[in-house]
Amino acid sequence: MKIGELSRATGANIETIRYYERIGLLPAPARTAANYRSYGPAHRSRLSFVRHSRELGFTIEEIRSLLDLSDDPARDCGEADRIATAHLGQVEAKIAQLVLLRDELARIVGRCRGGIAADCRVIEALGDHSRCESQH
Amino acid sequence: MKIGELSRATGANIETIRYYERIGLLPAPARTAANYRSYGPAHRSRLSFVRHSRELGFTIEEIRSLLDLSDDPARDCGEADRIATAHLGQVEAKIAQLVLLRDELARIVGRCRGGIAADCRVIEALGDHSRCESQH
DNA sequence: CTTGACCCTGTAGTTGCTACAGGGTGCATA
DNA sequence: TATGCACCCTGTAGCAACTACAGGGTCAAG
Repeated sequence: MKIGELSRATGANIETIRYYERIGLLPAPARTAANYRSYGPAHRSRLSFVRHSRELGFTIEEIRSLLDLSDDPARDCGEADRIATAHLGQVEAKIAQLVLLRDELARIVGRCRGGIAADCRVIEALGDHSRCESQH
Repeated sequence: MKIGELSRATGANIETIRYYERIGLLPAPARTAANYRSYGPAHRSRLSFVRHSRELGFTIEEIRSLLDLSDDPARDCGEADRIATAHLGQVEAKIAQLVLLRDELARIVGRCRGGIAADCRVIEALGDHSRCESQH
């Protein structure tokens, strides 16, 4: 299949596919006589793996490690679990941070009663961190 | 005050302060005979405003608009409220997305029982989006 | 034989910084 | 007076993970 078909099949955009090849995340495929990239099912499933992992927020380097593992089926699964668990921890930390931030923002937004900027509680609050209830 | 003092006073790092000046977020300060930047209290509070807004996740462009508003105290406060409310909405959307993602990750991580990569549920789950319970 | 959809390479832009390299300044100490 | 050290300057390049061209080639249909 050509790159456009692979793109439609996986949801990854064409430039992204070429980018993944350039950084060595996807192997360079065979080429047709016209120098078009020609992909098989193995490319397709590898790319799906990459896109799905990216959607789950794994970094390219984490995905590289996960792919290394899946390329070598004899290796220990603990490493994959360790990467995923660490990532889960990061997502949880990010959520906790955003929740604090949301609460702070909600407090700030809730204070606006209209009027002119000179009296604006929003602008005032942004200039004065000491009024915040949490550290962000 | 010199740039190092401003940096200590606001928590912004020196390179960041110069960056804000370069992109026009902070006005260029006066210079000493030795060509050192020389800041006053107005710079300090403007920079605090910027840093605090960044910590709350506002983009540089949003901050630019907020600063424009606070530079012109006669203007309507509604604009500031609109920006902050929109941002709050984005933060809430991001939280919702991360919560889905966390749940999906937790499901994936919870399935690992050790063993070799060939049997790894983590790797298997990453390769197969159709097993996910949510769209991410 | 031309139109349009597709493909190629290579480079530059995005956001919000951060990190040099290579130089100048200012003050204290030997 | 020399010299060390902390600080400052400009300009450029790097980070993540793409995305967006520019400028060209290929191929099938009408």
